Amino acid sequence: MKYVEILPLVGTGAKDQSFTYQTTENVKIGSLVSVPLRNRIVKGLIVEFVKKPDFATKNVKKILSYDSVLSETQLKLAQKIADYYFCNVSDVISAMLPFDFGKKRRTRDERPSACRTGRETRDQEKPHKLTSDQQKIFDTIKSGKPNSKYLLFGVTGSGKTEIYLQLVAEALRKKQTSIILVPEISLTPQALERFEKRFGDTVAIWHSGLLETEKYDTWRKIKSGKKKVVLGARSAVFAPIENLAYVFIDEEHETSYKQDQNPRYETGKVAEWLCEFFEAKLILGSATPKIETFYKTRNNEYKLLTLNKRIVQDSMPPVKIIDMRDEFKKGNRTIFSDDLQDSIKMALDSHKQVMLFVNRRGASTFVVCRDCGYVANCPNCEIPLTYHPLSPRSDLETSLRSDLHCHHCGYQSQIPAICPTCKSTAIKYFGLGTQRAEIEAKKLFPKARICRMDRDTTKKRGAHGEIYEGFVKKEFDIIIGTQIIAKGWDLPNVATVGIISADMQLHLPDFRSTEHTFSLLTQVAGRTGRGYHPGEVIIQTYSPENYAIKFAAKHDFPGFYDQEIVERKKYNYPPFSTLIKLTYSSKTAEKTQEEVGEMADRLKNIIQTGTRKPIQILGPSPAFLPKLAGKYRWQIVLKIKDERFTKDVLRKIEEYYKIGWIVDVSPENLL
DNA sequence: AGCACGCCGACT
DNA sequence: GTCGGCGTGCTC
Repeated sequence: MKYVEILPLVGTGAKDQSFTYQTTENVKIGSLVSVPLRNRIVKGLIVEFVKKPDFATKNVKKILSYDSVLSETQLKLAQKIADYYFCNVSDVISAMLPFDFGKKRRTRDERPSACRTGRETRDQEKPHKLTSDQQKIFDTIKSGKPNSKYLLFGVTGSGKTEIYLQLVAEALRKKQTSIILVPEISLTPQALERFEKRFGDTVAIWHSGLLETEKYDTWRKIKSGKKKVVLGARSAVFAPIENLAYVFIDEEHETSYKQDQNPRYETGKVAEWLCEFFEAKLILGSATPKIETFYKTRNNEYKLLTLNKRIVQDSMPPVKIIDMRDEFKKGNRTIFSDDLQDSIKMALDSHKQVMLFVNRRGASTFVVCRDCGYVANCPNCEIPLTYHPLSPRSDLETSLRSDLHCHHCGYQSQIPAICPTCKSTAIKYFGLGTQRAEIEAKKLFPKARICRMDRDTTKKRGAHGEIYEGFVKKEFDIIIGTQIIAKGWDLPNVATVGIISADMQLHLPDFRSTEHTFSLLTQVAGRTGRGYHPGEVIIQTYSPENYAIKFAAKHDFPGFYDQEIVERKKYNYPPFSTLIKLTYSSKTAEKTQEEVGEMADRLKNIIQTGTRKPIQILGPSPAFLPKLAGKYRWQIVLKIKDERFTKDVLRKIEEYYKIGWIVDVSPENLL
């Protein structure tokens, strides 16, 4: 009889607690088993052999894998992530094994419909000739020291992907592997196609949207070495890969690289660790890098490689900033400024296309009673409900079948015909969303064929691609959408890009809101001028003097960085500190306030013993959404100026931790 | 985390 | 008298 420590791959309340079981089977460390735990059967990983304990042990129920399901590197990585991001090792391991191991299943090859796309048997594409700029960068990276890190700084369309492709090819010649991370695989069908065309069936596609069977199948092929190139979303950083040469993180500034559930990891940080284990090279690519990333190039932690010319056309599109206060003074009450209307007309007349960007779905952002000021709020989240007309053609002010939605918890209700507090009928809609923009655009341009793209129109599997294909095939003249349209596409026929309101992102109470405004505007602006004719970009705003907007209009990232880094330094935000966001939620306001108060007091006690106060405590304060899905939320933010203290602080937090707390190390935002 | 056990209010 | 509310505590 052998005695083994088993880490259950489910939450057990106590952090990383393992349990002792007995077995006669020939298992090893890393074997996956199922075991009885209290009154249920759970999956668990064998982490240690131990001598017979002095309490009764239960038998391992079933061996799901005799071989280790994780490489040594993966185990080390899991431990490192759990330590740094304050989560259970089992959370990380579950992220590395995102399928049900116990289930009997036929692999893809055994199924009759195995050859879904036929891509396994297709043509291969030849590498393009590199420009001298691309060649220089390729040579620098290729001949760089092991474990070097690079920021490939270049505008959309400057040829970053071709460099990735040729480095991957170079790795393959040496029988080495590569991981290419993209923000969201469904948004980058073109990149996907290029990699498959170039490398055929050695490419594995990896993202959370795959069917379980596909995940399992892909995982096995990567593990066995059949697939040597992994292209995927953030979780692809957990692929069971060996012999790694490169990790590429494309559009590295994208917020989706931070996971907002346990494990709350930053893909870039995990990729750095992964590259250290393998002595591989890390290449981040972006036209609008994160402030922290660019800071690292100034620090020489990352090497800066700049591609500053577009392949097809080496000038960026002209950008006009429209002050919407002037439009209001002129008496223009529509959401389209005169300049934007003219530009759209011109584009339509010359059979070009138009892209209109609105950073919120729905028709209006709140519904208010003009007599008493009542606002229709979500009863669970206490934030205004968004108005979504059920039929896109219904008139905004008179629709009776209208519907109110909560964008946070999904609550829905009918719109009140009379005000529930004062019985007035003067119900008015304020604010702006994609649906409202669509209705207004139809009024102004009745002949134009208009499509809308946001979460509401792309819910169905494949709907995203359909709208996109339709627009590329010129079945539509105008596309109106949220940030979903800002990314990745090559749309050479777009002559006008209009940003209906640049301000929405800007005024969020978060230290990254300026950075996000800058990159969003730059990305949207980059959607035009990608063919042989220059496009035009029109930014409408009530804050034309804001530096994010000014530098975005000039396509000037370094200029923006120089100003933003001063702000970060002044207020001790990253990269000058490490942040920890502690959020507590419970069903009553009293309990929540009591608990956060207690946590803050305890943390203040330990922190004030230090003389130079390298740690700052902000709060406790109500969260940006003080009530979400029926729970009251308060938060505490810690600013740790010296990274070496982070571990000590986390140890303290662990002492006081109880259920209901969310600990987020290096949060994406402070909202 | 789940899930059972256990001790107090509104129902047949 | 019992069904069920969710506080407390345990899992090899």
